[in-house]
Amino acid sequence: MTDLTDPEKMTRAAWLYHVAGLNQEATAERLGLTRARVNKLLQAARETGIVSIRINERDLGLLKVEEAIRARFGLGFCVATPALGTADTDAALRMVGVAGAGILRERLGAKPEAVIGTGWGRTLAHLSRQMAGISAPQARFISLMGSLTANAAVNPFDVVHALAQATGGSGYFLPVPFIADSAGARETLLAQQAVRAPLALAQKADLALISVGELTEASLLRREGTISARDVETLRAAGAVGDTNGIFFDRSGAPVDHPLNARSIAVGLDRLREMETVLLSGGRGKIDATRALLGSGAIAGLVIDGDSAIALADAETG
Amino acid sequence: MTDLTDPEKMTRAAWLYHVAGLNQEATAERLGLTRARVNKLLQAARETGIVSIRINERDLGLLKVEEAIRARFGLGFCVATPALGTADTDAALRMVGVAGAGILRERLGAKPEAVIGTGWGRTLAHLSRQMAGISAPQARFISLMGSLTANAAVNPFDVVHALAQATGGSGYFLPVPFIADSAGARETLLAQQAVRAPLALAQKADLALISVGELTEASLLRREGTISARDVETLRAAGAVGDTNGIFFDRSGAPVDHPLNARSIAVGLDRLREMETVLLSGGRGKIDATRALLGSGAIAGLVIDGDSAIALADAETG
DNA sequence: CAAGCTGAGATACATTTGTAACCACTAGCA
DNA sequence: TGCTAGTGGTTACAAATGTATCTCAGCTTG
Repeated sequence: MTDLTDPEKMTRAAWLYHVAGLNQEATAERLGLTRARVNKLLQAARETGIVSIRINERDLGLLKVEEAIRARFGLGFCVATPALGTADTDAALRMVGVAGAGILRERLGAKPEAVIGTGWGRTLAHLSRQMAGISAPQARFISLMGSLTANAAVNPFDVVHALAQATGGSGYFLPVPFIADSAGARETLLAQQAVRAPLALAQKADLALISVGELTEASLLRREGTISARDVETLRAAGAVGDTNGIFFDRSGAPVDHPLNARSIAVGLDRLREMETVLLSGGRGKIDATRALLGSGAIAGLVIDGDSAIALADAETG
Repeated sequence: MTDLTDPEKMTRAAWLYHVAGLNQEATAERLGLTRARVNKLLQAARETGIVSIRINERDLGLLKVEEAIRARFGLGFCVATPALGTADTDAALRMVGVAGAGILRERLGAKPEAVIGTGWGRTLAHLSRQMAGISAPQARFISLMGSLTANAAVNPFDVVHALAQATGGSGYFLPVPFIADSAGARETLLAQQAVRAPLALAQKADLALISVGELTEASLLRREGTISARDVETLRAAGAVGDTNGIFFDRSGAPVDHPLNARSIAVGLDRLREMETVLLSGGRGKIDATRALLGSGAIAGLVIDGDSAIALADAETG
């Protein structure tokens, strides 16, 4: 019988080391073995389950879920807000916004002159209201997408403005519609000098903060009247499940072939892939779109509400 | 809340380190802390019992000794930890605590709604830190003795609290001093409604976990200043060899006739005799007191460190 | 009986972990 | 307004741990 498969030796070594608190050296001495051997015995003891480490998971929070999602989609990080156990979308958006603000603060702390690209939506709006007292006068915030919408209540300009305001940094935005009237018009607009400069800036952002929209009648784009009921239908027919920055993508996260995608003015997924793109996703209705976008490979980090995180992890692993 | 007392941070760090297998460096990065902090968090997590290490099989070899002790004192069981061959009291206490935790786990598994009475001391403190991940929300833990000591570092409340915390059960303690100022004060305190209820609970515990103290200048009671040097002298003169829960007993395990015994507030030996009382004894210095207490007939089971077990068995049989 | 294998010791080295000393910040607080 | 205690970051260093390599003794096997 070799040492390494002998449960008794493993057990003895484990007791002396873990319980009696001897170090490997002393354990080896006590057992009349070399330290290397004890080291291997202890490894074997862990591997065979003779010693097991228990952790009281009461306070673990969603770390396990976060880690599962992170690993599944190859993300740099995944942050889940506490789960509420309800479908309170408003609260979810708020929490995700706050958590996202924390990440932005951290990044600005590390690189005060960073260029931050931002998307659009209520989550981003919440985020932008959570930066009070953070000073970053050299930071530049820029919208990753066209800024002009019919209804100005919530638009990228608003987000950029609030961020610049709160931090003392500068805000830039693309002075073009969110979705051009035609593919041709899009080209024309993009050719404008006043557009090219900020667009170039947006394309070399250090950090992109984006959100995702589901493709339903209840979605923000639809409610704002930015797209028509017919658009929703044809997009669905083309395989779209959601959008980010007005770019519609399918289950796999690839942009769909649809006229709207040829008209939307925004920094594309390929560009996002090159920067650190953080997706903020709040609300259970967005799970499918979120999963798809995560699958695109463009996302480096995810901030998600706890309930959705649990549902997402369950669906993936269970 | 400081980092080092935050159970969530401890748990997260512990999980990343022990389960996810990150090293302290990577864990620190993930949590946005420094490595030193993570190191301290992990230590704190072990100390508070958020993580505990369990070792599967018992060491073979002391069965004969265990059996000899069991038979000699008419115990239900006797468990001896592995012998170290040294007089390392710290290690002995730790090992006995771990072994005791195993017994408690077992009892809670069999009767999740059990009432567990606990004594006081470092051994019990170790035991209470070894219950991570054991869920017993219906269990009740109650101190068998007054809880208030001058120095709060190690006191019955701490033990009860740690046990309740780890298992999700409830903790109770006697809100009175360990030793009253006078016999009269003791009566007054015992008459309080706030004392009678928990005391009644303590007296009908299913399982009592107690430790034993030797009566010397080096004993915990003495070091904590709970009793004076003069007390030690007069107790010795009265025949006392040790105490459990503040009850001083002689060679035969019978309470001695001494003023201190009329002032200590604890569940008495007669009551302990009626429940399953398990004595945890670690360290060679406690052998005499242990032998005496075993002789009282109040003890149903013994957990003892291997070296002491050998010495005890030798003295009895040899 | 020699060649080849295997388990374990010896040794050396890289990495990880534990710890202490020192500094910076902040919240009370006189 | 400083003062102070508490908290946590930073750095550096010592100790412990993990791992690879080499060697040797005992065994198997042809």
